[in-house]
Amino acid sequence: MSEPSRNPDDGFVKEIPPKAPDLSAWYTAVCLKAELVSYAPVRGCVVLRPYGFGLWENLQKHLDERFKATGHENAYFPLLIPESLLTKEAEHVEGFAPEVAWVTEGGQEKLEERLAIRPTSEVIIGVMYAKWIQSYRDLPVLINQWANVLRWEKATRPFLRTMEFLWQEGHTAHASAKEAREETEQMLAVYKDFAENVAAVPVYAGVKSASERFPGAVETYSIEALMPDGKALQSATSHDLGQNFSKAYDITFVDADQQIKHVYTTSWGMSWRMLGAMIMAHGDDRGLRIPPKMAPIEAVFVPIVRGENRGAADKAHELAKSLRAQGYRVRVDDRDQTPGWKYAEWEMRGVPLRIEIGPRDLESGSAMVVRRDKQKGEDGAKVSVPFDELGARLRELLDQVHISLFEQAKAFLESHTFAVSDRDEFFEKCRSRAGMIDIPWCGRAECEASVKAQTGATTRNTRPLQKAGAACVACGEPAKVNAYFAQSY
RNA sequence: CGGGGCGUAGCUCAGCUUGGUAGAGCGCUUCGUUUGGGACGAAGAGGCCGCAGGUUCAAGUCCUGUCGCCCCGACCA
Repeated sequence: MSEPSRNPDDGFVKEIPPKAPDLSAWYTAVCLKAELVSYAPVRGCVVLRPYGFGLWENLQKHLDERFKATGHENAYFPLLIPESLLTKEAEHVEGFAPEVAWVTEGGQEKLEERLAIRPTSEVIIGVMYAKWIQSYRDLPVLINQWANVLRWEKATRPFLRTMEFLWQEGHTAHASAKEAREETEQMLAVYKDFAENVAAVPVYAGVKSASERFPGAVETYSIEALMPDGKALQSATSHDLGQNFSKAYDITFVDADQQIKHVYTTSWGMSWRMLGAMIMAHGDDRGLRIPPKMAPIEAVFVPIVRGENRGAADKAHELAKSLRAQGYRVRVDDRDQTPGWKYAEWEMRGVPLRIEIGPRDLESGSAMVVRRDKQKGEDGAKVSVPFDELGARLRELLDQVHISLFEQAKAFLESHTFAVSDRDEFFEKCRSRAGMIDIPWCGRAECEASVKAQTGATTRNTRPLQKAGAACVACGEPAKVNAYFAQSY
C-alpha cells in the first residue's frame, strides 16, 4: 500500500499508486482505501465492509431476479458435509481434496466422523435430491443457494482468491440429458448478460477444455474477462454434470415409461470474484469506477457552504430526499471537509455521478453533475442540470455512464484479442500476456500442457471451429475447435 | 507448497550496523478561521517496538524459537 503524500504539482494527495505498471499494487490499495474490504485477523479471509457489501447486494439483486425469471427458487443447505458422503464421486473428491478444511472436534469430544466445511455443495444437495425426487413429475428441480464456501488456498487476494468466499450455486436436476444441457447453456447466457449489462464487463462465453473442467463434470462452460495486465479472469462457470453425481448419490426417478432412471444434474456459480473483475476492468488512476447498476451510491451530493450559510447543504438534502423517493441511491456529503477533498474521495470510491451545489448554483436553480467515467475536462464530463430536472436527467446520465464504461472495456478486449495463425507469434503473444489469443486448436491435453509449460498460458474457453480444415496453431495437428489462450488469474 | 520481503502509534514508515529517556508525517480529539479540486493556526490524546525464551547492569536494537502478514510463482471461483 502506498503512503498518502502531498504532491504540490497537482494539489492532490495520492492515496493509491497508478494502475499501471503494477496492477496488483493498485488493486489491493484501491480495495482497501475505498473501504470495500479489510483484512481480517484470520489468514486468507477478508471482512466485506458496508461499501463492499453494497456491491455484493447489487450483484445479488440483479442475478437473483434473472434466476427467478428463469424459473429458479432459492434454498439453503448445511455448511458441513460428512466425510463418508463427500467421498462418493471419485473425480470430485480428488479435485477438491487438497483444499478441504475439516471439523474434527465438537466441544471437548473428538468426532467419530470428520465433517468437511463445504468447498462447494454438489454433494450435500445431491443427497437431498435423492430423497426428494421420486417421479418424472418431480422434475425438473431448479434450486439456487446464496452461500459461503471455504477452500484452503495457499495465497489470497481480496475477491480474486480468498479462503472463504461468497457466491451463489445453482443446482438442478432433469429427466433428460438434452434438458440438462439446455439448462447449463441457459445459465451461461444469464451470466454473460449479467456481466455485460450490469457489471459492464465484456466477456467471452464458451466451453472449457478437459483439463480445465470442473471435477466430476461432463462439460464445463465459462465466461472469461480480460484484465488490463493481459491476464484472463474466469468470472463464472456452468457445469453439465450428466449422470455422474446422480449415479454416485443414487438420485433416481421413475419415468413415464415406468423405468427407473438416474437424473441429469447441472451446477453453476458466480462468486464475489466477479467484483474483482469489475474493479480491475473499470478502475483508473483516481480509483474505482463502479458501473451504475452495481454502485451502492449512484450519485453523491457535495454542497459547497459559505460560512454560516447552510443553504447549499439544505438544498442538497431536500433534493436527495426527492430523488430517494424516485428510487435513486444517493448520499449527501455534508461532512466538514473541503469540496476538493470530497471530490477526490468519492472519485476514489467510484461513485458514478457527483452533484455539486454551491452559492452560484443556488442562484441559477441548477446543479453541476459530474460523470466519473470521463476524465477531467473531457467533453460532457460536467453538465448543468436544473433542480427540477434532476430526477429525469440522472437516469439518462447513469445509463450513459454504464454504456461508456462498457464500451471502454469492450474496446480494450477487442484490441487485445488476436486471431493468430503463426506458431511463433502465438507463443510470443502467450508469453507476453498480450491478451486473448484466438487460434484453431486440436483440443488435445498434451498440446495444452506443452503450451502452458512454455508460456504460462492455458485455454480459457473454446467455441466451434471457425474455419473448416484448419490446423492447430500450437502443434500442427488437425484443429477441432477455436480456443482463446491466455495467462489467467 | 517453492522464491522474496515485512511485523515499532489508527495508517505509512524511521530508529537496529555500533544496546543506554520511544520518533516523524499523515490521521484522530478540542477551539477558532475556512470551504467551487485533497485548507490553516493553536492546544491535545495516542506505544507490553508481533509473541516466547535467552545474553546483559541495561534489549525496539544482539541470539534462538515461534506466530502472522504482503508480493511473485504453482493451484483454484
